[in-house]
Amino acid sequence: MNAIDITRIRRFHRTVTREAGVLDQSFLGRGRPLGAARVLNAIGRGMSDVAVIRDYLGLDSGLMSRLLRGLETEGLLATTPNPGDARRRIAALTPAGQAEFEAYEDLSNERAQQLLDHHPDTDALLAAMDLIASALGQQAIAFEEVDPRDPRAIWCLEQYFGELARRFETGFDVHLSKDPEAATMIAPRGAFFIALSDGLPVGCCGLKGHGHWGEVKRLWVAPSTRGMKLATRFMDRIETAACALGHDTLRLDTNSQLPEAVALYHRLGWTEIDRFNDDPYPDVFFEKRL
Amino acid sequence: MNAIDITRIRRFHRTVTREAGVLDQSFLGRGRPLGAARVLNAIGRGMSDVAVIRDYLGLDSGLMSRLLRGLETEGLLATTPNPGDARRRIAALTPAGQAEFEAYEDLSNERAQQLLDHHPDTDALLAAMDLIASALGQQAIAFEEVDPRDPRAIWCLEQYFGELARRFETGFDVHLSKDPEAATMIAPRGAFFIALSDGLPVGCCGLKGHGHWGEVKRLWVAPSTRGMKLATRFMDRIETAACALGHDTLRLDTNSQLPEAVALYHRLGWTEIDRFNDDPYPDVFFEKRL
DNA sequence: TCATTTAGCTGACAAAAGTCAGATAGCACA
DNA sequence: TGTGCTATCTGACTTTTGTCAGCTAAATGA
Repeated sequence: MNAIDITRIRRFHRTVTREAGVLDQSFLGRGRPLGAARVLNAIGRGMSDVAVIRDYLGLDSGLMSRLLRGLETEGLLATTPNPGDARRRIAALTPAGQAEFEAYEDLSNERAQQLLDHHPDTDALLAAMDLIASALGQQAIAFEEVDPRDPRAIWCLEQYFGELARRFETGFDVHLSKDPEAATMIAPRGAFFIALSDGLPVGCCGLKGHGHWGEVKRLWVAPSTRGMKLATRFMDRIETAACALGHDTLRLDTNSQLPEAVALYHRLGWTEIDRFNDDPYPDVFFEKRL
Repeated sequence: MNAIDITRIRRFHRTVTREAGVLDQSFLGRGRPLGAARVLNAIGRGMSDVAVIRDYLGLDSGLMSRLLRGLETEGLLATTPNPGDARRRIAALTPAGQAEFEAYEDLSNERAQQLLDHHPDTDALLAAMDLIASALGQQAIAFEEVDPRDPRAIWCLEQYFGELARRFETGFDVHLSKDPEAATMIAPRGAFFIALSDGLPVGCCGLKGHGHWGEVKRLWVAPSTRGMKLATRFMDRIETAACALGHDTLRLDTNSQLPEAVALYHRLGWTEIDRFNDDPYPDVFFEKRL
């Protein structure tokens, strides 16, 4: 046990706890106790089942009930029985509740923006936050099939291209590469997946159709989530999607300057094949029969 | 305002808030309300003036008084009037209080250790935490003159040598460099300073005496605190210390592979001079008359 | 069908946290 | 020396949070 490392974590913990306290204080400014504000926020963030909210916030069922009743008489939410199980209730925000929720959101966002504004190197700060949130949060990573023109998909692709530019000795220019039209990575010809950790995109992968075979494109995993076998899970998804689209073979190209990618494909049972396109960047080519 | 960057900060904030809540829960396990535990911890961590603690924890004076009284009847602390101003009181832990404080410390340390144990890349995690704590915490950085054999000084030096090894194309071996004996950086011949941010060492700088001139050695600033003019403040300290030791000139050596260091010395009014030692690593030499 | 379990609600408390108006004693400065 | 200010303490609150037993209505399963 390294004493200074423990000091470092403890210092981090203290500053961050203080920061959380400041935000709580600002929440209090809206004239509602913190408990009620938290329930409102949980619902606003998409939780609707009362039991789920209660569990998430760690509240006693009696207390929860009273908080809900309070917000209800404020006109901020309405509860209805769950159609599948009438003992359970689902809570939904009224328009007034939605407005109030957004006011809380604005407070949080403002605070976040302040942090960004006051830091000289926001990229490093954000990367550090991602790393810590991934390390601390044991939350499951969810996959979602999206249109590659979805803003979250575009953000992933920007990160991906930025990383290629940094890692390739010769740099990387998207336009010189055979940039697949976004449309080729949409059903029924292809597919595009992103991975979300608590709402934040942390990876992407595309599948482009070429008749009976499919091509894997744009596999990227955020630095903060590497080592969590996300790439493997993406490849599983892609194989499943390719089968569903009727492909019998998958191909992909990559570069020997990305040794972890090359190692991954070998590990997952891909075989190296000859060059199958004239894209200037790749120098290693793989194939896998499904 | 970048929506995804805000998402990243908010996600970080949520996970970290949950983490803080977990620790609070474990504090509750010692059968004392959180408020009292916080007061005990503040005193244990070195705060003694009641007003200072109250201000730090943001407590009402009445509430603070009652919490102190509670801990006093538990036999954990004793308060005495401040000798300089008898209206103020200072609180100090009794042996029982110290033991109880340490029990809380153990809980925190255990939690920190768990985090370290469960992460594949602890260096990156800790660096990220330092960065965030420095960005968030506006706390003043305190300087302390210490013996260079103090464990905190040694830790700084390890970081410093590690960084040189990474940055010098040829690597860096302390033993090949003219390693000043620690004893030459202690009064009355020299001095050694460290900078502390909330207890964590974030920089160091040494002064070695050579008769009428002094030599600046081992200036290092933690990556997490760069851009905060810490190096400039170190050099101020060193100049003051050198004057006090009766030196009329300061010299130092550095390397052109550390351009930010070279730029710093130019900016602070140093002049480049000829080589004044036969250390294999430096290739740039500076002098400043006091 | 009927006992059992489950989700949520209610009433009755209790503990914790926060607020506020004096009271007291010491300090500071004219 | 007196007046005003300060730090702390005390008593008398309120609000917020947490707990618990008992209730109802719905689901579950023999």
